[in-house]
Amino acid sequence: MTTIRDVAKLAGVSVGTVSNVLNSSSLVRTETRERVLSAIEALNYHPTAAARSLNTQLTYTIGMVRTELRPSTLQSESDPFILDLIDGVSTAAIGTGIGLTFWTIPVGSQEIDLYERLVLGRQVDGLILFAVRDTDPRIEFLKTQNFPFVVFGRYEQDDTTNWIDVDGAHGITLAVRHLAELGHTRIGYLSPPREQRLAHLRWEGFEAAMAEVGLKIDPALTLEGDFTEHSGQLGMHYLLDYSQPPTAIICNNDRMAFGAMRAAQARGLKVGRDVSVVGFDDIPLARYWHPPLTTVSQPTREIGAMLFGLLQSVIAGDDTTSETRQLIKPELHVRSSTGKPA
Amino acid sequence: MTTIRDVAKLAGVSVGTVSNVLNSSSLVRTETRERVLSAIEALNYHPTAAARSLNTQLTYTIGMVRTELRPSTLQSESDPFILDLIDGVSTAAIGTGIGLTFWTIPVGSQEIDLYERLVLGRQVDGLILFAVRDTDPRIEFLKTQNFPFVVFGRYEQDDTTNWIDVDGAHGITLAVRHLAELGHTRIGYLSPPREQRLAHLRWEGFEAAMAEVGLKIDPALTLEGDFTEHSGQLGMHYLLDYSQPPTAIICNNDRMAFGAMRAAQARGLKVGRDVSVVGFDDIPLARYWHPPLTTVSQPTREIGAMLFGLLQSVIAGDDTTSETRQLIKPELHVRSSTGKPA
DNA sequence: TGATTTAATTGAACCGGTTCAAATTAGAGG
DNA sequence: CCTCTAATTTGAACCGGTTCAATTAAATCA
Repeated sequence: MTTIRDVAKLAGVSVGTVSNVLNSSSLVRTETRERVLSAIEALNYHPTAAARSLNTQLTYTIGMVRTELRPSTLQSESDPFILDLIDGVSTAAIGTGIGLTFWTIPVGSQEIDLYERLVLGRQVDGLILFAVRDTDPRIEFLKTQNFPFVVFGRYEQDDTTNWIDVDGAHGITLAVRHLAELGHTRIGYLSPPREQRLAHLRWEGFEAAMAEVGLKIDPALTLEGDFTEHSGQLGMHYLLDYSQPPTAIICNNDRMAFGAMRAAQARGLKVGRDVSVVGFDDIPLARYWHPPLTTVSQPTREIGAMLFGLLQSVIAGDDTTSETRQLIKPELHVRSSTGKPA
Repeated sequence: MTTIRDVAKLAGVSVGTVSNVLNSSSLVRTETRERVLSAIEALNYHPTAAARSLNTQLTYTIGMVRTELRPSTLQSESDPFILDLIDGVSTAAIGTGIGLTFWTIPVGSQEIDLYERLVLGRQVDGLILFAVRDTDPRIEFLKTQNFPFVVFGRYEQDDTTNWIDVDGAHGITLAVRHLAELGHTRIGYLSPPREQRLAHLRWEGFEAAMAEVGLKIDPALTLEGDFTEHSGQLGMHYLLDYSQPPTAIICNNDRMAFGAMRAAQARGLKVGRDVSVVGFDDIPLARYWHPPLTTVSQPTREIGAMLFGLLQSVIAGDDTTSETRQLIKPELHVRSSTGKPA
């Protein structure tokens, strides 16, 4: 194990000078710097992260924690949405040398323990949160600690939180308008799990949009899903069993939309003709689906990149200057899973 | 910032004793331990990771690095396969307190730099590698450093590397047999990118299987893909343009199979009747595809979990006792994208 | 050339834990 | 009650960097 003192000895300088070279301080003479650099090169020296971290208080690592709302097994499917987010963050971090550390934790008491360990134990420089709950204990905790973090999803309990969100209400409005224009009057709605904040925001959008286009909401056509294909499938069967089934259904993510389409197809219905389906997210496979899915498009990977950038500025402490909140307007990508009612 | 000395003072003991309590050493009297624990509780003390790491040499973090073979933009799609792997590792790590740190790096000189920083700078306790190349500089480096790592994919340059792999040759064999039994004689083959080790292994499986079922390989029906939908689509068009097109095609991952199916469908062909398509991976969406994809199933998330477990034992140093190499037999999941030739 | 200012360099102290030889205390035995 | 051994506890040294006041070297000026 080569240390900074080995380098200092070889270069014939003090450790302080080596440290200055490492941190590209300007107060080292060029000639000296070069001598040190070649010593570093010769020994293939790399500073120990922990030692550096101990007094700079920086880890060059940011964290994300996925909370498993429902205990899952390895059998269950992962959500491409979250993974895309990770991917976006990680891609944005290329070249910065910053790593993204990821934990999965069951919901419950262990959750806040983990956050305490990360924050108080200085394991990461900042955190990216997602899947915000109504009053989110994680956010409350991070605020009391004054720890750098950003959130994917609005948090309006206060106005000190930095977040980026997609305007879900607007997205749902686009979907409703589209279906109404096609002539649909009986529109089903498969909502996100209620514990998530966005469920309420999107519901408000749904209510407002339905009123705007002059349609009444039939409570029998609205139900709650949990973002899995399975729940989309069940939801669709449930709605189609109803005496007055909907001619179109809005699913709050693409996975549920896929499940819903599968259910319709299993009953011999042609999606886009006999029944229309709209999704939300526009995950990569949506456009390859059969038929291609009409869906509200949110640029997940770009959002990951934005979150990374925002967190960087929060960590650097210049989050007052830049845009600290952003509401992204999603777009509706019309494909062939929607059409005029039969 | 509360330190171990604050705790010691409050509990009226020395720092050494507090440290012993933290590491649940047996040589602390029960009564003392309790006094310390309540002091810890009272101060909500959490040891600083860096300080601990500095002399234990442990970070409680493992790493994965994705190398971008081709510079991609945020537009490009992420591979659900890799993300599933991450997901499997992360899920296996639940409750261990171990975090998974993820970096994305362009291929090239920066790559080995990053590995040096991680290893020599003691940023992680171990690494999980994937997408092995024929003579892999990363593996060679890690071996010279004697650093704990495990590999998804065989590495046979030596016999000191711990790996878990799927028997790709066997998987391809299953696919060939299946198609031959259905009566196909002209079988197309869309291979993985040649820089990856598994491309060769699977090709050997293809050759052997074709010989076994008594079919000749037509070089015009074999081409190289790059694992994207796009390359599957192009590949299929290319093969169908041939004067004697294949009646079935084996794609080396599901994404390429999806692209291939799309191309066939765009030409008005019915997949499973006019042309058969087989995939590889069995990503979650394969069975929801239209038509559902016949594919070689590899349990990606379980493999992630196994890799995590194996790495744990390598780090602990007891990798000599347990099974350090595993070749997983994949299964063929027959769905409706394959059928008798027209 | 000598005095003064400015640029470079030094190295001890510190970051917050763990370790372990040495000191202290408790318990057992006579 | 005293001695001896085992069980606890102590605290200074150490892990490998960074920091910064103090020192030394170089540059500038009269």
